[in-house]
Amino acid sequence: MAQPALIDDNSGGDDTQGNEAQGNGVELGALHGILGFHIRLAHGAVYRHFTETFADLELTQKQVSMLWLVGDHPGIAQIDVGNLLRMDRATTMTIVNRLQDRDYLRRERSSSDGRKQALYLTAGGEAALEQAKLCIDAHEAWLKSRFTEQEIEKLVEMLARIHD
Amino acid sequence: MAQPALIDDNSGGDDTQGNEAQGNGVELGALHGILGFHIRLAHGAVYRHFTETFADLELTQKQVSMLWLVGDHPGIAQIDVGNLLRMDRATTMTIVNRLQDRDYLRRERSSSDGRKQALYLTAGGEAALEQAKLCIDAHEAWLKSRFTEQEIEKLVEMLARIHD
DNA sequence: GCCTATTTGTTAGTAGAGCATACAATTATG
DNA sequence: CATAATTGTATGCTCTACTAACAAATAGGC
Repeated sequence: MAQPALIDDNSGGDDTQGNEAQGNGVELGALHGILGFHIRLAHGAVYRHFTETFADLELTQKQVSMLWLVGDHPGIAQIDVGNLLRMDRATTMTIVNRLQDRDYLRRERSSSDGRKQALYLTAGGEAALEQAKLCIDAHEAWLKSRFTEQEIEKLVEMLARIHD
Repeated sequence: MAQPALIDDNSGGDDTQGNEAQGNGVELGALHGILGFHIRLAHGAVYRHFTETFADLELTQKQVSMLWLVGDHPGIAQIDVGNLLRMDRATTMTIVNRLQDRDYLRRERSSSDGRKQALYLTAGGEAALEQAKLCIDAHEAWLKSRFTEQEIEKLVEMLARIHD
């Protein structure tokens, strides 16, 4: 069938969440007990579905997160965005650069601290963010569909214990 | 203090798990409710700690996972490793190539199916895997230290619901 | 058996994200 | 004021992941 890489194309219509590793009799073994391993696999699955969902908008996770943060905090400094998203300065640069090139974001020297770049959404950026939030809703619905409200709360709380 | 990027160097000795985003009065806001966002941040934190832990061995997550799988299943086909680790064929190739170049792994045409490459650990590969498992223990201990046994079980089960 | 489709491996090229390093400009500190 | 720290910037490297194209082997339909 020449599947397109790992993306679950779901073109069949009614197949049941076909994400399982088609173990050819081969199993994970002791690797199954490794928590970090499950986090990586879960992240990969989320990443792939995100990429699919945002294929039309051509936005990545980091780009959306950054648009979102700048939308919530106009004038936020580059360094603060980086800190909140756990990116170093160099990585933050590349994301801001891309969004600026696409005219979604603009930089402005901070008046209170000349070292900082204050970030603002352009009109295009606000429109893109609006679109993106709709996609996020769909993406999150897909992700959360397998959990109860309580489970989601517990899961978020546990994940926060890892990254906080 | 010129921190080395995002790695928590922990050279102070007794500082308390300094992973929090030093919010300059800036908060995540609605982004906090996004489950996918927490998965990404948690993955990032795990990834960074893993990289630190394996700096001496110079092994990545994928490389360790592959060594582990091949150790557990001598003669496993490349494609099956890829499926279990959710990598496409091209990505699997680069990982196998690197491990082969370092003489940790060897390829052998499968006798039962001429299309498949059966993978085996070399002596060096077995030694590396042994070392790696010690590092994994340390890494997992760091990760699991913030949870009870029951929480870990629940967390693994929930993460599996995402990637299975 | 034969023709065709599928599977598997391979190569080459692209892109995103992350990191280190070095430097400049600005601000903070003793 | 001199020095240190912070922030932004530029460059270069690595790892992961993907696409596309091709070759070899196998599987399936007739």
